[in-house]
Amino acid sequence: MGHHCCSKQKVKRGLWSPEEDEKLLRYITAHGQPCWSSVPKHAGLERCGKSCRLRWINYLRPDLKRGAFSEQEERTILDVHRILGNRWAQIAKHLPGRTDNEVKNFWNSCIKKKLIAQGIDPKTHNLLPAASKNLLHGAGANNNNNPASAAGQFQSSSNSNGSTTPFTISSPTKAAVATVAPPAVSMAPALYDYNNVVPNPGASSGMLMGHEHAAAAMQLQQQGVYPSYADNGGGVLMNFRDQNNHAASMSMSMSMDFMNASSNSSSSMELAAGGMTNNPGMEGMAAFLDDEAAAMWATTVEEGMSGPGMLLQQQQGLVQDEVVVGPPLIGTSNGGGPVGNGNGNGKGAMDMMDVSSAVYGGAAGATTTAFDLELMESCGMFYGGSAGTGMGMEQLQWDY
DNA sequence: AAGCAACCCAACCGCCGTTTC
DNA sequence: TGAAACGGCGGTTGGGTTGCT
Repeated sequence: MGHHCCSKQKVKRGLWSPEEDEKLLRYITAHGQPCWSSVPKHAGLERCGKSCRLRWINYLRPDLKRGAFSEQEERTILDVHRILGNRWAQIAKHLPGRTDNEVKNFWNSCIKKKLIAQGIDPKTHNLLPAASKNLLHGAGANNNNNPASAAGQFQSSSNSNGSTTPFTISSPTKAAVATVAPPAVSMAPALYDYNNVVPNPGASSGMLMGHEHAAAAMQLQQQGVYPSYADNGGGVLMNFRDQNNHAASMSMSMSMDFMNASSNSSSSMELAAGGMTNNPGMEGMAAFLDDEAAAMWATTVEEGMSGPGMLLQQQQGLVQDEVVVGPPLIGTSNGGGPVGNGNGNGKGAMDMMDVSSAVYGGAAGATTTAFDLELMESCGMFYGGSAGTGMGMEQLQWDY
């Protein structure tokens, strides 16, 4: 049974010969991308138009990239697939020189198997029931008699400890983070004009920064706006406000190290805050994420949730119009941000506990630091901002 | 060396939305 | 306005290759 476009014709099927490729290539080079149904006749091919089109798109096109997928490409596929599912054509648009067919084949033959081996459902990107159960009960080789640790530590089956999940959040120490080479990728341009922010750090702004804005982060740091964690090169800046619109800052710094097992590379995230009372109005907290940490954060936030992760996805072009993201993600209390909603009172916010549980799954053991916000609160590390109003962690929410 | 299984990937199939007549 | 043609997409197939026994 042939296609309707060629059912009346006698068509050849199967692999293309070099001669056929030559004919098709010559014809399209001479005439451009044509009406495909007329190509076989004009090019002297006994193929249907559909087959010609497919051959051109998947093989003959001059801008095709060949060879194995890079780690970066693999990460991109994973990230976009998590958002879009099996929409191969959409995914392929994020990978210049790759076709939907190529991406689909790579997924089915490689990535899918890796995920399954790591206990992850390739459809949902969630833990498979068995793996999830093991984590929750601290079962398996990773059981260190600390169930909370087992639940909070995301590690790879390819790691020596033999756990079943793809990520690890490990050493919180600065030294550990320093050993992690930053990935050689750049984030999409941030959505705000940091040039307008740096000279006026008094503006209370929610904003995001990419690696390319490390210089701006450094400037902020040098001005005493943020503690010195700019050497990791850009990241995310966040504001927090309580439900009474009181700003909050955090007098501690912490760092986290993400190990992405599938690529065997690490990412770091550092939260840095405090000292902001010296900058009245600059009420916020800075979180500097490198790309992988940002990607992990971004991709851990499920569809329909909102928060910095989703904004990162938007920035990276991963969230397209087919994904409904809900309320505006970032605003500024002074209406100054280019992506702001202008009122600084964004609703539908995801609070910090949601973030921590979504990303890290809970508390962790002594040598592994999760984003333990309860600990931070119990240590009195949060306090009111300009309004001087004390507040609990549960009152915090993202300031859009 | 032969047989077999697993894997990879190019190509096909069938459906759907859009365009054309 | 409706039918046919077309282009595009995701799922699936099957032939070639590779690795193992």
